[in-house]
Amino acid sequence: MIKIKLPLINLDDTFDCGQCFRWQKADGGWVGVVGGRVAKVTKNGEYIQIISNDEDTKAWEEYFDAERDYQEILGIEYANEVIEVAKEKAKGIRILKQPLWEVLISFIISQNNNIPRIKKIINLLCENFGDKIDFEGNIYYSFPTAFQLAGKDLSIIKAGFRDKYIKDAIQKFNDKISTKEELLEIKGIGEKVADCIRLFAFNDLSSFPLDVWTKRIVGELNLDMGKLGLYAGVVQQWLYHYYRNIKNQEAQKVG
DNA sequence: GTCCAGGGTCCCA
DNA sequence: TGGGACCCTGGA
Repeated sequence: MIKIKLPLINLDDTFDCGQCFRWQKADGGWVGVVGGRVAKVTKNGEYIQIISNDEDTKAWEEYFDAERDYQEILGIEYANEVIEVAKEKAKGIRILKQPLWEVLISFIISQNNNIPRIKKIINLLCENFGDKIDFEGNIYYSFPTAFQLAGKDLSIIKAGFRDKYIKDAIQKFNDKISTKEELLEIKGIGEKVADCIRLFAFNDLSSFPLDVWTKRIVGELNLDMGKLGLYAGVVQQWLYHYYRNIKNQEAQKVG
């Protein structure tokens, strides 16, 4: 078992804030697959505990961006009080550093789509083309590599018009892609998806993806995105989480 | 059953 | 620079 000291993390908020699609709540913790690594994660005091088929501590520390000082990020005060409220509600979120290929395909699939179906399509992708992994008596599937997907009939995953974008990504992908310009050369990757990839794979926390929700929020709050600074992407996650989960629930109670 | 919208992007005028 | 089309499905 691996232990990583992350006192401030909230696993529910981190895995369920829309940055990743392959984690599920199970027996008091979360189970998920990252690339080809399955893990069960629980929080115990100041530490998270990880049981995995790949007990490579460094790899998991990197995934959770363990070196990053969230105390410092949370200590920054923003002029806008709604940001401060959202921060208070969502302060347990950490931005994960996920495998590039996985984020790239997942967010191509996310376009003009809703989260339950995004998860369904990604599951079909993994079950049909990934490797079978037996972990603690259950079967999981790795996220298929570009090589595994090459030449395959993707209609089975029911991604609709996104098939052709995935195919273009399979052709153009290489591990060295590291800039937004390179990302934008792949069909199906526009501004928003590229910014998601910067935030969730390149770990560039200043990247501020503008999706439908965030556009609404930015408009409603009259936010100047340019002034959000080095951690604009974290602010974006707080706002997204706050509006989707908390404000929505409040609205439903009232209605 | 029907209808709208979904963590957008492409394409064309 | 703006608007329609796009696969499919969850939710009302």
